[in-house]
Amino acid sequence: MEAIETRYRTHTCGQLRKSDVGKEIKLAGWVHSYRDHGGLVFIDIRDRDGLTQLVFDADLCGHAVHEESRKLRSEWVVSISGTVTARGEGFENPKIPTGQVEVRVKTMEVLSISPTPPFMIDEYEKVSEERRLQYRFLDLRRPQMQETLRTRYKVTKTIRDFLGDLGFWEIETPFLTRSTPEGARDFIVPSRLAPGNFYALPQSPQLFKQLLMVAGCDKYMQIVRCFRDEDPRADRQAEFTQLDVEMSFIDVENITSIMEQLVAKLWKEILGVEVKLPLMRMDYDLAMNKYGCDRPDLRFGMELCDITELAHTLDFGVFKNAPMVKCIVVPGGGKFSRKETDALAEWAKGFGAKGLAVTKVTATGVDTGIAKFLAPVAAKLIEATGAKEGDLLCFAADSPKVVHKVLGELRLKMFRDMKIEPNQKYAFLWVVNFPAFDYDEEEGRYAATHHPFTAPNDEDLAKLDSKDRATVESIKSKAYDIVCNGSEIGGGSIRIHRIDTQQKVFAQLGLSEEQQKHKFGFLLDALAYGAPPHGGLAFGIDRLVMILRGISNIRDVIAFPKTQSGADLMCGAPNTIDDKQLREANIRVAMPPVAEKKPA
RNA sequence: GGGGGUGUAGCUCAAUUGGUUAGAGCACCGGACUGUCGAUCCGGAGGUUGCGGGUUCGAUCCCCGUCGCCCUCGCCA
Repeated sequence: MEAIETRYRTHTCGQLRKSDVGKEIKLAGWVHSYRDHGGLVFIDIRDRDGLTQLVFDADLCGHAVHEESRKLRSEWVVSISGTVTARGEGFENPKIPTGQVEVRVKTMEVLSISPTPPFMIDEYEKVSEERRLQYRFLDLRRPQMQETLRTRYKVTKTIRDFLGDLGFWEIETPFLTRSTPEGARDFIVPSRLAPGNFYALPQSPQLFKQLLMVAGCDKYMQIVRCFRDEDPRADRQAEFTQLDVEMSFIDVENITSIMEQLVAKLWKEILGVEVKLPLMRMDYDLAMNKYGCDRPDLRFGMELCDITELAHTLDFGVFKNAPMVKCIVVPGGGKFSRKETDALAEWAKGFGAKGLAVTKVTATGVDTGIAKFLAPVAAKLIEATGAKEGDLLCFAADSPKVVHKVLGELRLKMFRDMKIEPNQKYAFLWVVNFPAFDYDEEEGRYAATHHPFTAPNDEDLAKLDSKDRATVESIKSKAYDIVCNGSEIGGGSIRIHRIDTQQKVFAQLGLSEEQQKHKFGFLLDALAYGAPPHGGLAFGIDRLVMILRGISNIRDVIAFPKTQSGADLMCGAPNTIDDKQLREANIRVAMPPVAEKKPA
């Protein structure tokens, strides 16, 4: 970073090199550390660019400044003037880029003082996250956090440059918008001017970007905050940032091609890594069958093996009565103790399984666990799965949904627990041809797999009128997700641009004409007035930055994140508001009833 | 809403089966020191063991409740 010259500084604290020796300069920054040798005082001064060692010697700066330098403490803010000097031989510090020089101070101005900080701004010090979040303004001074903020800016800058060059316009869409009860829970905002009415914060600008296509904007992008009132997770936050993109007159291959070029550019610019294009396209059905998951991690094998037919030949109730039986081979899993495999079964129950059947592969067949039931097909089983001596076979027998969930999760757990060596650092792919509809057993109706505006595949359009469950569930859609290392980093679809198709999809979702008009009337109006074929996608910027920085916690890539209970520990949000504000918003608070205490 | 983990000095952690005055490193305060750079040396101060209750002669430790934080299931078109 080049400093912009001001009354406080001519250079930054990471800038000076041997070529600057002899210059009279000014630096400003925070006192990072001090080493007081009595007659000679060393101060490391820090700004976001780096560290520079200052030397206070009474012979050069006079007694007053020398005495003042001995009073400096951590995180005070100072501006100094002095001379850049080469460090003597053996006194260089190879750990920092400015380590070949130091600044012999002549004058100093203390700009701010600080109490002893609750933790040191130091890469060595481990601090609890609670404390970091409480003092986020100090935490963000730490080099790792500054590096993440810098990466995050580089990501958005690269995106804007890339898409801008291709003719995309960045267009803002409203935050105060209409609640659409589909999907996640909305954050709501009371309307003062319309008592009893509410805005909702957008879960994404989905409908607005489609309207922009109808409006003839052709190519739209926006880096935009989205809001979903659901429980946070390690990779989920109530407010998060998306790159939102939409284009007119395109089909699936056009948008995925442009977007994977963008991804390759990001990896090149930020990591210097070449991503080989085009990325693999994998059908949703294949992903589910082989990996039990619609965002497979392709950095390792351990694929799911379908043994339903083989299993049904056995006289083993658990297998015989299950609609689907699959297994995975855990390499080297034969060393697991009974206790460990029992623990795995217990863990599997957390995903809806009744348990987890296992057996160990030996030189002659299978042993332990459910080996005695498998005996008649042991040879065929080992051949089908490719298992070797010393491996562990894990079986799930249940509905396809449960089988895939359990084995998909088990696959990931074994990758982590067994520390399996990944076959590549970044495994990208597109997952395509998602089913259009998902039957919700509880609600007794279909839900859109992606969202209700996703275009069905051309060859499936005729099936939209069907009432036959198998037919409807066989409809595939022009939706696509981009996945990296098992994390969904983006997703989108070609949208429906014909009003008749949109109405048919709404009808399959169980929306009456009246409900359609009430909830999405403005979209149907827009589609009636000449909508171009269009489609787009959204990237999760937070998750992108997580992968690019190798960070596993979303809070570490957000400047001011919230805790798992939705609190901002620094500013104290959310908080109560006073009666006047409530009255103006026409809100009366009704606290939830207190749960009855259990008798002691 | 459910399951699991966790909370002790400013920070990170320890404390035997429930038993003396709850310790250590770093940070902090005072002093010494002209080549340190995670400085060193000498000395010092620092505790509502998250909070409330219970059992006990005695609780950081056991029990009940409660709060914060983390992971997770549900949820996240």
